[in-house]
Amino acid sequence: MTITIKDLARVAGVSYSTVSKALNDSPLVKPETKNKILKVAEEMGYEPNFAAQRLVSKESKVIGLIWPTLERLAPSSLVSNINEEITKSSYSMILSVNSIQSSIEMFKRFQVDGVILFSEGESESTETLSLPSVTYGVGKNKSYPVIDVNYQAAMEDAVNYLHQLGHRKIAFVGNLTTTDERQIEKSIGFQKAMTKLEIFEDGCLIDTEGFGWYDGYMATIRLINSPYQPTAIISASYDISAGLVRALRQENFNVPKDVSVLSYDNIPQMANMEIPLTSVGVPVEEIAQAMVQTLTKFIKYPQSVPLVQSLKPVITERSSCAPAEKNLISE
Amino acid sequence: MTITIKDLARVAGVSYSTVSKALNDSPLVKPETKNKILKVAEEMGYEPNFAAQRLVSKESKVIGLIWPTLERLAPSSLVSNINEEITKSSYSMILSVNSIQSSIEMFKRFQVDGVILFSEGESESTETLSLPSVTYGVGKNKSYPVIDVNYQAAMEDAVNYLHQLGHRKIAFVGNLTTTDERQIEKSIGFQKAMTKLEIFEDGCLIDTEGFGWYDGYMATIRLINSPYQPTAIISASYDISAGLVRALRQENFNVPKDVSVLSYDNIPQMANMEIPLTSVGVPVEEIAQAMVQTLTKFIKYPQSVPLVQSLKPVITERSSCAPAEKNLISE
DNA sequence: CGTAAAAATAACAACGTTGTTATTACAATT
DNA sequence: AATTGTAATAACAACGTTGTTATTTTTACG
Repeated sequence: MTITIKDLARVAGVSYSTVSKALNDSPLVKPETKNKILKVAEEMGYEPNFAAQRLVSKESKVIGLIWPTLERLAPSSLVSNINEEITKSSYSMILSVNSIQSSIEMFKRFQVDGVILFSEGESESTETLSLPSVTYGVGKNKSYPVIDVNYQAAMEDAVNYLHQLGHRKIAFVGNLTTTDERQIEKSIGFQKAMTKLEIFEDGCLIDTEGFGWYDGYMATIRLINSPYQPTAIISASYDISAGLVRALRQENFNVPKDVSVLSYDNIPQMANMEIPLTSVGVPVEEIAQAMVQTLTKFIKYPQSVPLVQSLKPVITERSSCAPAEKNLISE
Repeated sequence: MTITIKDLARVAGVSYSTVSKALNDSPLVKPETKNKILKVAEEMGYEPNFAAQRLVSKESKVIGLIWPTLERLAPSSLVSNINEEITKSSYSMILSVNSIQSSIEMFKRFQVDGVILFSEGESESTETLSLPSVTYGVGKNKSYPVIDVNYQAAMEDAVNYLHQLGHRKIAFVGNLTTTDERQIEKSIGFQKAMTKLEIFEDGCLIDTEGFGWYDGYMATIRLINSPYQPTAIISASYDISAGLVRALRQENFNVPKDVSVLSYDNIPQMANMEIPLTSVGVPVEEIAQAMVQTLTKFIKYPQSVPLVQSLKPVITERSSCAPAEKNLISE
């Protein structure tokens, strides 16, 4: 009951192969007939049959995104951005929330042109994916391109930034007990920078033991009751910061007067928090753009794309950090 | 370079039509040849070409889920459950985060068998969707099946439950200034029940003006500082409850000793909160199951499915509600 | 005008399946 | 042994496109 190019051919009075060419804007068909056919197609509400197209040609103009763990805000913000970027590149995006394995299987059936891997940490296997892919995070041990967001550098920048503001007692609140390499990199970066500046002390690392805002809240309460009294705190993620800020408020610490706070995850939502948080990290828009540009290039010219591409983290100043002189926590 | 049924036919020494039948487990082919073919297919790693299958037959065994707003936890919990349920029914699920309009367009190209609409509130148009669809929420003004989760009844149950525990001063914390019919229904249900019991008072409705946990937090602070001092609070969603509990804790209210709390959204995650929350609503698993069963039935027999299907909310008791006698907020 | 070259269109063979129809092989019946 | 019936397999026409090749129509030029 649906309309095919043969139907168009019949009413336009040409052969169906001419219709095909006209619709694909081939130079082999006379402009006037092309227009006539286009008009007919429009009038009849023609829609090309995707399966038939797929059967003869290789490109599907669809990119699959694998996201097994629907969870926190920062990732979902990145997904939205990627979706926009993909649309801009005249691709479509479909999302699978299944395991990598079965997602790939399905995507192969759909003949997607490429895959964006969004596996949140844990045991991301090193195996090859048999479909053009990109992921982001830490650039090592992968057989496909990775957008490296340089967690270590981000954390070092954060520490140095606070150090320049005069802070000497800086705490890190993040997930320390995890196998997620992204989290590990963050704390390593922090430690390196602190050690270099010779201000690393016992007790400056606080383990949230999780990713949720409540984990951040609890960790902060523990920090406040600990002997280590920082003048500035670096948080490992948006969600943790949410709990962190809540805990500080509750315990009557003014941000940034009493404590400065600097959060990882450079997403616009940071501005909407209780206190607009100064944050560090590669801006999501930039990560999204790098990921889809890399992927589309990789799809066309697999050789032209480097396996690891490092992005530079930046600090976006808002209003949660202040110079240190006036804000010694214990006075 | 990929393997087709013709390749299998060649090495199995039969015609390709026989291979097709064998692979589809047709009774028209002798068991032994069938086995032989199956073995060859296995050995050669044959994978059917989806596009070709789509081209000849109508079923795709794929269901599309439209979810334009990646956001809060309760919905994502439902999405996960739906995905499981779909897999169980031997379908696959793909997700689009685009507008309804363009999602439908894409799904049509993929020839999905059905669509699950997950449009979070606002201006959900009444138009027909041109593809078998289901949604959930409030069952009216829709031209396709709706799983009605009966927000009003849920809220009435909640009020009555607390009333039976002896509570007379009950507050509702939820989003009052919205066009989302789901939210509206919740507050209507609450008001109805309160009025019926003749315990409705001015000030028992607190507007969060939003959906996030922080909105819940702020609203609760306002409530605590208001003249209306409830012995029990009903929250409109998981995220709001998160902020609610936080605020209570901060202001040194013990739950449930000082105040009872009952939350909408019957999801397992309620048990993982600071205080395991007693909650009301149709359990997500049940919603998920109803949605995909309704959809799959609708795909096969469009006439056999009622436009509105009401699910019964239940109260899942955890540890956030206690009898009222001992817990007058102002003593 | 006639003819060659160029431009426009038509015809047709893929692509990898499924379902229908045609053919073959083999058994059962007389 | 000829006839009929049935089980098994083969052949083939779709499905709706795209790209290649063949044919027709138009244009250009001597």
